[in-house]
Amino acid sequence: MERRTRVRFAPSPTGPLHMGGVRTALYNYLFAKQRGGDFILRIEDTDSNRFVPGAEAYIIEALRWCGILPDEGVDADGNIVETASERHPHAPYRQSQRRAIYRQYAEQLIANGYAYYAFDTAEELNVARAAAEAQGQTFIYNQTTRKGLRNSLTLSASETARLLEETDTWTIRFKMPENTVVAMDDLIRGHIEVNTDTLDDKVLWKRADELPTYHLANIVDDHLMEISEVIRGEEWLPSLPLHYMLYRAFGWEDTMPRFAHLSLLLKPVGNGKLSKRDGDKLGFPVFPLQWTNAEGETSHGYREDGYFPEAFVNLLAMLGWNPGDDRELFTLPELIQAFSLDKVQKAGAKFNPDKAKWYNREYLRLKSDAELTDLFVPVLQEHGVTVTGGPGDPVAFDFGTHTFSWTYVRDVVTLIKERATFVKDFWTVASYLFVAPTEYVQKDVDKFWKPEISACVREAADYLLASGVSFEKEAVGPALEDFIRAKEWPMGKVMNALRLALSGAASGLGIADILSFIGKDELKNRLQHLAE
RNA sequence: GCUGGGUUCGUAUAACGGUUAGUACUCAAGAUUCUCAAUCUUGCAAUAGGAGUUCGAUUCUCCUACCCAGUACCA
Repeated sequence: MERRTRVRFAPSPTGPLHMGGVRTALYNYLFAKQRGGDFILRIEDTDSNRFVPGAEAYIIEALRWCGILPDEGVDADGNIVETASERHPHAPYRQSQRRAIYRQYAEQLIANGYAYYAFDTAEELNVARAAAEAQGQTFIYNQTTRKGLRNSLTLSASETARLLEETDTWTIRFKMPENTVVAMDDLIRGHIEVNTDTLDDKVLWKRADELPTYHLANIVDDHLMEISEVIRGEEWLPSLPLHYMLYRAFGWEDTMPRFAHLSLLLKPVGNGKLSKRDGDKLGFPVFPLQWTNAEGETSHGYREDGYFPEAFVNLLAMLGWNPGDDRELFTLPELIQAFSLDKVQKAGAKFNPDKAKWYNREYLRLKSDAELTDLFVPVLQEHGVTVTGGPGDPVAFDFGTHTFSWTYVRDVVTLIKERATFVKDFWTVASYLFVAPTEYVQKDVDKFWKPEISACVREAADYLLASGVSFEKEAVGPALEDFIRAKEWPMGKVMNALRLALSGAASGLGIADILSFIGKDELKNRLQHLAE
C-alpha cells in the first residue's frame, strides 16, 4: 500500500526566513497538496545559542502571507502546537520541547555499537583543529583520529563511567564505519555514492544542554512524524550519507523517507548564494516580510515593498522549476496541480529582480479596478488623504484642497494601472489628478515654458474655457488639437508645455485624459499658479 | 586542500540522440501618440573546453576548466 505523503518544512528560528527558505517550504507544500498529503511545520531549535526572539513568529507569518498553510505544527491561531491531540498526534513540533525523546535514541545507538561517548572538550578540539591547520591539514574526528582522542572507545569502561558521571561536557558521536560505500538516491539528482572514509564522526547529542544536534533530531523526528519525503536545501546533501547510516543503525530503513535536495538561490550578479547584502546593494528584498534585527537595522520585505503574495509565490516557484511548457503565470492551486519534482533544476538559479517586478505587474493587471482601488486606499492615507466614505458616496476621499468620490478614484485607477508595477506607483503616476503639482521638473520648465509657448498655452486654455466645449475626454481633446492646428502652433511644444503646467512634468498622461479628470476650474487655477 | 553537487543567450528556462536550438525578462530599433508609459512588430544574444560512443550529439561516457555546497558540541 502506498504510504501517505507527509513532508515537513523544518526551519531553525535563527532569524527571518530568507526567500530561498520560502521556496523550500513552497515546494514541500506543493508536493504534499498535489498528493493529498500533509505539510508539517517543525521548528528546529536545538541550538540554544543562536535562538532569535521573534524569528519563529516571523516564519509562521511569512508562510501565512504566502498562503502556505501547514496542516500540522501550528494551530488555527498560528501558534506552534505544544501538546498532542487528534489533529496533531505528533506534537510537540518544537524540538526544544521534544528534548526528552532524543537521549534514549542516542543511547540505543551506543548500546548497539553505532555510537560512542566522546569527552574531548570544545577547546581541545579547537586546539587540534588549529594544529592541523598550521600544517596545512584539516582535522577530522574520524576512524583514524578517534583512536588518539578521549572517548569510550579508547578509555576503559570504568574511566568512561567516571567521566560520564563527573563531567557534563561530553557528547555522543556517531561511529562512522570504515570503507563502506553508501549508495543513495535523490529524487532530483539521481544516484549518488559516497565512501564513509571521507566522512567524520558527527556529534549526535550534547550533554551540556541535553539536546541533540540537527542530525539526530532530524532523523528521529522524521521517523516519528512518519515523513515520507524530505525536500530540503542543497546544503544538506553532504550530510545525506550520515543520515542514511543513521536510518540503517536504527533499523528504520524500510520507512526511510525519500530525499530531494534543492539547489540554492544565487545572487543576481557575480557568484555565490543570495544574501541579505545583495538585496541592500541592488535594491530588492531577500525576505518575504520586513525584518528589524536586534541592532535595529531593518531589511526590506516583499510584502512591505508592495508585492502581491501571489506574485511572490509565482516568481519563487519559477526559480528552479518549470512546468515543461511556456506557461509562466500560476496561481497557488495551479502550481499544486502542475508541480513536479523531476522538473526541478539541478543547478542553482540566479535571482532576477527585473523578472520579479514583471510578475508583480502581471498580477496587478489581473486585478479588478475595484480591488485595486481598495488597495490604493492605504497608499492615499499615507499621503495624508482622509477616507470619509466608500463606493457610492459622492465624497469618499478628502485630499485637503479637494474631495473626490470613490468612483472618481476608481476611474483614475482604470486609467493608470497599465503604467504601474506596484499599487503605490499609482500615487507617483497620478497624484496630479487629485491635487495641483507643488513642484515642476526644472529640465522640462527650461525646455518648454518659454514666453512664446506659454502664451500659446494660455490662449488655448482661454479658448477651451470660453468656448463652452465639454471637458469630456472625447470632446476636449479634439477641440484643443483643432484649435492649435488652426493657429499653426507647434503641436508637441504647446501640448508638452500644457502638461507641464497641469502635472508638473512634460511627460505623462495624455492631455485629454488630464483635462477630463481635473476639469475647468483646475485648468484655470493651475495656469494661474504657474504664472506666479 | 579534500568530498559531493553543478554547467544551454546577460538572467530564468525549453528541446529527455535527428529542431533554422524555442519562450519569457532585460536591452536595441521601428510602428503608434501631444510627451512618457503601455501596446504591437522586429532585432541582438547560448549548448564552458577537449576527447570518445554513434550514421548523427545540447542530450550518453571520460578528462580539464569554472561555479556552488560541506568540511562546527550551527542548522
